[in-house]
Amino acid sequence: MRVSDLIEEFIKEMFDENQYIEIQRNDLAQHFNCVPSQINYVISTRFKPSQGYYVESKRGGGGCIKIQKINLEKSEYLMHIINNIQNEITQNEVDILISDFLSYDLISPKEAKLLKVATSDNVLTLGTDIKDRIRAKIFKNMLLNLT
Amino acid sequence: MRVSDLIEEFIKEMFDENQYIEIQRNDLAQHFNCVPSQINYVISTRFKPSQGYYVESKRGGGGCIKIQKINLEKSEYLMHIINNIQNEITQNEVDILISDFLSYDLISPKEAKLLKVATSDNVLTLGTDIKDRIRAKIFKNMLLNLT
DNA sequence: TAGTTATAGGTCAAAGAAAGTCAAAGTCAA
DNA sequence: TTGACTTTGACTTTCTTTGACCTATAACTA
Repeated sequence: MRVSDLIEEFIKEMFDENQYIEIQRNDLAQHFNCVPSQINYVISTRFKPSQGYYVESKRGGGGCIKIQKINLEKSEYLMHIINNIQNEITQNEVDILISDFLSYDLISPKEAKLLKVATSDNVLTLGTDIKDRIRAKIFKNMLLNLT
Repeated sequence: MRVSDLIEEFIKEMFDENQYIEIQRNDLAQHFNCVPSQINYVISTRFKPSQGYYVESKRGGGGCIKIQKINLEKSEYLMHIINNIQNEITQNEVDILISDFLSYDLISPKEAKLLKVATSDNVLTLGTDIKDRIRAKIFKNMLLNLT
């Protein structure tokens, strides 16, 4: 399994109950035996606003990274996500969103499956730019029908 | 015996009990002493949706190919439809099929909605030929995941 | 208080690790 | 001997990991 996935999982488990968490980049990197910048990579690919997270950080002594989970009612949450999806989205981003929805119980496993299939790279055999654009449209429209 | 057949057999044996399996293309290729792309060949010729399989993959470090076997006995009728959909299908044809499914109670209203949205002309803003091709792929794969 | 130093975190591009594509070449049965 | 199916490999794309260098801020010192 990828280190990035482990870090993602670790961070998500930290939220347990709390609405926000604070981490120290260097400590976390050491914990996973990776370079500090990998933490940035994980945050920038898995904790984006379009994924329902808000991140801020502070440098210098005692600095830290604060990750906040946007907490809204179910339908508000979905609307928030829909509104934050740009005109293009990759399969990876969609996958992360879908598993988030599932873990928050916003959608059923079957709905997750349908969302995933309809937006997967294997099915959307188009040039990259067009693919990501069409994917965004399909995804947004399907989500709209789940609210 | 052809190498492709051996690979096919090998993969199918891996399913033993499990509903899906994950393979690493390079490992498997090495195991059979063939070029990696032969794995793709086997997958694309023997593990198609019309054969009851759903495939997804991820590139990059730690990447893998996931093959899922769909439960066939569930609905012969749906499977029959899937097998009979050509490479292209229009929105109108899809709509007719969907309302048939609904009236035969093969799918729920919510599923019908999702199917419809994901395959609608409004969402698939592409040239006609491509549109109908992509629609067919999306539709088949979604149906496959409803069985 | 101003200036310096140590202590965080941030950025970006290169290297690495998979998987995907496509077309040419090979095989084999009808 | 032709056409369908297989095999091969060069090239592409995607995602992850790594590291060198940059910036901000707290803490300390003169």
